[in-house]
Amino acid sequence: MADYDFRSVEARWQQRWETEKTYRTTAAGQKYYVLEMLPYPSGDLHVGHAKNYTIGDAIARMMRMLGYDVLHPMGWDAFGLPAENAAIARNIDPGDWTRSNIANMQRQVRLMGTGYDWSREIATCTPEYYRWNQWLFLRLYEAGLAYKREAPVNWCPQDQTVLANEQVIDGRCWRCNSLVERRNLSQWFLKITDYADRLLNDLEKLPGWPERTKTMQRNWIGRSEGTQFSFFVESCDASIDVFTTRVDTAFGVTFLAIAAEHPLVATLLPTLEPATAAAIVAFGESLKSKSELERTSLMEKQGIFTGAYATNPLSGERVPIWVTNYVLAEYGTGAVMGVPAHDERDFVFAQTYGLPISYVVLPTEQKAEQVQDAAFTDDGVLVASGEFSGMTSAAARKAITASLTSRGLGQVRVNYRVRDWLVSRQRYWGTPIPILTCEQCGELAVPDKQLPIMLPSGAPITGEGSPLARMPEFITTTCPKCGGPARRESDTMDTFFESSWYYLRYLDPQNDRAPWAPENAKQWMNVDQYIGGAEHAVLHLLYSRFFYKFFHDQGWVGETDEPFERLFHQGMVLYNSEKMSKSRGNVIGIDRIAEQYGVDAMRLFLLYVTPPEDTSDWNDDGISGRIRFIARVWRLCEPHLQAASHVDVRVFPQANTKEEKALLRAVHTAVKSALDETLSRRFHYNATIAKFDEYLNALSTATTAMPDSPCTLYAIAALPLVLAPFAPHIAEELWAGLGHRTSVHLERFLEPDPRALDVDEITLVVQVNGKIRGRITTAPGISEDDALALAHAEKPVIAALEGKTIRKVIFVPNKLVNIVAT
RNA sequence: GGGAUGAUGGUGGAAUCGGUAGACACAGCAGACUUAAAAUCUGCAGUUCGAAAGAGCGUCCGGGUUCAAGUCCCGGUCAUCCCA
Repeated sequence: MADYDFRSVEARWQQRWETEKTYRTTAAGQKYYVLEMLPYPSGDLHVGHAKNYTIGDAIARMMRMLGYDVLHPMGWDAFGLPAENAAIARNIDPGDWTRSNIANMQRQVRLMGTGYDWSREIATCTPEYYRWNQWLFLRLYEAGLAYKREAPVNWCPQDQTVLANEQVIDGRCWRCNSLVERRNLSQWFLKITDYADRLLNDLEKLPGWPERTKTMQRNWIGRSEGTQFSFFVESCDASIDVFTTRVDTAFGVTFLAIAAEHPLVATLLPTLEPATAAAIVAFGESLKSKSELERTSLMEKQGIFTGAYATNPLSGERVPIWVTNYVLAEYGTGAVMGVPAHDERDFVFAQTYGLPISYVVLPTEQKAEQVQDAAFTDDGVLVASGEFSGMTSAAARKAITASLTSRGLGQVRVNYRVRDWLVSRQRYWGTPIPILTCEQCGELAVPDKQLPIMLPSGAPITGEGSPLARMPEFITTTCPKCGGPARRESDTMDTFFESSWYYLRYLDPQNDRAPWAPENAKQWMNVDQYIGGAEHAVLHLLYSRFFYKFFHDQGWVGETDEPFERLFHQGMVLYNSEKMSKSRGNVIGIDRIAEQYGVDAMRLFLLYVTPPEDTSDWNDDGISGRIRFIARVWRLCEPHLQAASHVDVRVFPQANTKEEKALLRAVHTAVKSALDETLSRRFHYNATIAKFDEYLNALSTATTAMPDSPCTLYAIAALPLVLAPFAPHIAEELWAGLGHRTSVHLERFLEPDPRALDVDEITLVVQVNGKIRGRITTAPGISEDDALALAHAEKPVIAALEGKTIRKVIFVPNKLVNIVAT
C-alpha cells in the first residue's frame, strides 16, 4: 500500500471543487450566513489567517451538512496605507502591488481547501466596489450625517494623515504605533454621535456577542447623565457652561478650569493684563501639538490664572478662572468646575497652585477634619451646601439640578464620550470623497450619474502631503450646477468606511444599479455567525453597526437593525510568544506548512491545539500529531475501502460483542461532539478532534481484531462524513474510495445514535465520607439498595466503616454512592 | 486606580449540570520490528512513601459552603485585556 500522498490528493480535490462549484450557494433550505472578517491583502497568508478561516470553514461545512443553505463568501479589504508605503519604498503602483497580493493570497486561501463561494468575491479597491462607497457617502451627506468642519484632530506624523479617535490606541497610531499629534484641520466627519443611544441600547439585542466586546463598546460610547449649568463671568458679559455628573459637589467649587482652546479665552484676552494674556497665548501654542493622552494623563497638570472671576450660581461665591492643560475643548463643554475636595485631578491641580480645598460631601461616619489629605470621590452626605446640606449625594443631585432648572440656569444633560467619526484621509490609496467646491455655488455633492469618481493613476506618491491635492488634472472640474470652475475634494475615505458594509455587497456582488438589492438583504441578513479578531471591538464592529442602523432606517435591509447576530473572536496565533508581523520577520506562511505537512493536518492542528478563542503559540513540533493522524486514517482505512463500499452508512449496524459496542460508541461520541460544539456555538473543536483520536484508536484495534465485522466496516464508511468539515481533502478521498461519485461535502452529517451512546456497563464510585474507597462495575440503572449492598462488600469500604455509625447515604444514579459515617 | 477574564503534569489542553482530576496529543522513556536508522506497533508516565500490594498528598495561595469543590462564595498573588 502506498503512503498517503497529501500533496496530490489535496491539489486534486481543490481542482475538482473549483470546476464543480461545490460551494455555490444553492438557495434551497434555511439560510445560514457565515462570515469571517475580510483580510487586508498584505501579500502572504499566515497561520493566524488560517486559524480564522479554518474555524469559519468548519462551521460553514457543518451547517451545510446539517441541511442549511450556507453563504460563505470571501473578499479583500484592499485600500489602505501599506500599498502606498510600498509605492513610496519601491516606486511601484499601489494598484499593481495590491492586485498581485490579492492574486497570491487568493491562491493561498484556495490552497487551504476552504469552501468559499468564489462567485461572490469582492475587492474594495475596484471601481465597481468603491463607486458604491461614494454612493453611500452621498446618501449619508443628504441625510446630514456627513459634514465637514475644522477641528483639532489626531495627526499621525509617520503616516502623514489624520486618524479617527477609535484609531488612536493609548495615544498612538493603531497602524504604525507613532505618537499622534493634534492639528487643527478641516475634515470630513460622520455623525455617529446621532446613533450613540441606539448603538448603546441595542447591545442588549446581541446575546450572541461576547460580553467583554459589548462592555468595550459601552465604555467607548461612554454615556453619562449629568447636569450642565452656567457660571457668570464678572469682567465681561459672558457665561461658562460646565458639565458634571457630580452636581452634588457644586458648593465645593473653588475654581473654574477651562481648555486653552475654549472660545471664552479669546473674549477674555483683551481684558487681561498684557503679561497674563501673552502667557496664556504661549501656553495655548505649547499645547497645540500635544495629544489627548499627554494632556490628560502624562503631562503634569498645569494652568494659568486669567485674573478673571466667575460666580457660582448656587453658592454665589466668586471663583477664579484658570486656563488649564488637562481640560479638553472637545469633551463636554470644554470647561469643568474645579472641586478639589471631591475630584482627584482637581485635587492635584489645587495642591500644585495652592487653591482652597473645600469639603462639601462627607462619608456618613466622619467629620470634615478627618478627610483633608485626599479627594473624597464617593457619594456621601452634603455639608456646607446651603439648603441642600444633610441630603445624600443622590438626593442632592436631583434637588440641585431641579433648582438650577427652575431658575433657568441649568438642565439635565446626557454626555457621550464617543466623538463623530473622522473619515477623511490625506492619502492616495482610498476612495475619493465625492464632493466638490464651486466658486459660485459652494460645497456640492457629485451627482450620482457621475459616479464613480475614479482614482487617477500616476499620482505623485512621495509620503509628503496629499497626492491627489497635487494633481490639478484631478482637482479641477466643472460645477454640475452652474458649469463654472470647481475643485474636487482631494481627501480619500478611511478604509473602515468600505469594511462597514462589505457583508451586504456579497449578497449582490454584480449589481450595477445599487450597492445591493434590498430583497437580497432581506433574504440573507443578518450574518448568522461572524468570526474575527477582538482587536476590532470598537473599530470595525462599531462602525458597521452604525452603518447598518442607517441602512435600516432607509429601508434598505430587513427588519433587524443589527448586522451581526452572533460574534466569535478567535484567539491569536503567536510565534515564540510574539505577534506575527512582516516587520518582525516572524511570519509563519501557509505555503511552507501546506507543502511540508499538508493542509488537512494544518487545519486539524489549528483547531486542536487550543480552544478556538484562546491564544496559541505556533510550533512546528505540535503539528506532528495531526500529520500522524492523517497518515493513520489512510493506513487503517485504505485496505478496507473496497469491503466497506457495500455498507449503507445510514443504517445502524448490529453490535454483538463488547468490542463492537465500544467501536460504535467511539464513532458516535465523535459525531455527537462535532454536532454539540457546532449547535451550542461553543466551537470547541479541540475536544471534538480528541474524540476523533479515540475513534481512530478504536478503529485501529478493530481492523486488527475484527477486520470483517460489519461494525468495523461501518466505522470506516462513516469516517469521511465525520472528518469532512475538518479535514475536507482526506474525507473526500475516502468517500471516493468508498465508490461515491458525489462530494462528501454535500452529504448529510451523521446523527448521533442513542443505541451507540447508551452504555450497558457503568463504573459506580463508592465513597466513605467523600473519599473514594472503591469502584464497582455494574449495569446502568442499578437501584440504591443494590448499589449499597455492593458497596458494603468492598474491602476498603468495610475497613473505612470499622467502628463507625452510618449517618446518611448519598446516591447519585449511575455515578456514585457516598456513605457518611461517624 | 477601576473593571473583565484567566491560573490544571515537562508542554498544549480535557473534565459542557457541584459527583472517577489529568481524556486526547506533543515532548520523553522502555520494548518489538530492522544490519542500522526512520516510519510503524506495544507499553510506561502528576507527586511522595513503598520491592510490591497499597497508602498519603495534589487543579496558584489562604479561608468558607457542601455528604462531595478544578467547578460555588469571600480574601490575596500573578498574568492578559479593556477603561482611566
